[in-house]
Amino acid sequence: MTPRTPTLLVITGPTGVGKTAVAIEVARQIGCDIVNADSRQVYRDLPIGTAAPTAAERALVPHHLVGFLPLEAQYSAAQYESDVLALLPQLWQRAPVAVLCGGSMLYVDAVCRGIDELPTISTEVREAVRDKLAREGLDALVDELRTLDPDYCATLDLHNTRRVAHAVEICRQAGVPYSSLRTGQAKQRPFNIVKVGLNMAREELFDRINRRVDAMIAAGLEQEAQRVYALRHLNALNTVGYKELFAMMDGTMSRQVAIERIKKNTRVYAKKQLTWYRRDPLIEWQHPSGAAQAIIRRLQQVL
RNA sequence: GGUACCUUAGCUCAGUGGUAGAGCAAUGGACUGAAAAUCCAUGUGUCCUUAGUUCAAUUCUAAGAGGUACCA
Repeated sequence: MTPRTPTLLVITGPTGVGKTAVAIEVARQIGCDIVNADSRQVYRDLPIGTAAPTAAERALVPHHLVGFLPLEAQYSAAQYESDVLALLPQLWQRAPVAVLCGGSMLYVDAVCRGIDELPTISTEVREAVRDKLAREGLDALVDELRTLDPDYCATLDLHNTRRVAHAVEICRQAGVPYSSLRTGQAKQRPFNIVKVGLNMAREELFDRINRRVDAMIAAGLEQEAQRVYALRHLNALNTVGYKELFAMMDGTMSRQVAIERIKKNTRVYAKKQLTWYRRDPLIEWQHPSGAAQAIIRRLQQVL
């Protein structure tokens, strides 16, 4: 079964649904590798809280882009896109399929559709914008954006500080309106994409999430968080499972509440993922049980 | 069996003679270089049932049902 064009099998879905197990089963049967598509599993030192594939799992199937960055690293969806695109041709030399497994919606889209070319923001611009925000407040940034890019300003949620600041950064850096750099066009990829979403009844999913958090605590999540506590200001640690435990360590939240908050925030995250997926017509939905066989059959049509 | 208290949102409860709220849950949405991030929006529920008083009852009265505690 030599493919005419290589295939990227995307396995995605809400957190806790069981993507890793299905991906490993599929990859073993096909004899291919797995590329991580989880924005937090890229960092080392967070294996428990991010439910990263274990050493035993990684011994079964070669994994890529897992635990390869220090927590201090600056990383982005755009960097991820180029990392994956550089990696895939190597994987396709060994097998006609590569599996992309993970639930970070923007990361998956960056690989499947691409994201627009934008200038890299210099340290000076970034700090100048941050400084303006701190000194003059969000309204001042909104006013600036209204001047620099009224079109984008009209579509943006102006309460969203992060987006406003980012838009101003890009306008300043590029010297043109941000909206003029936004194409809204999906890039053509020289490979097939089969996108499978795993999902189950909401009640079943939430039950799995709750139990998985308990399992993480039992596996030593608190110790894992303790070890990186000094770095808690980093974006990589602005993450469900860590921020709540940091609050506990700061004494602003009880242990019991912290654990409940982790469960709740994980549930909220799963819901947010599902909202994103709902508008993606390419996703073929499967229940995790029996998904591996269904996916193999589906791949036969492409290969 | 007796006495007291309770019955209001999925849960725990507050409250009022002019048909109702909080906390915790829960739900919908946005999303293009921080995305497990960031941001927006959402509370109709036989106020246990029936009868009575009243212009008006979830609120007062009575009976019934269920629950909790104590006493037998």
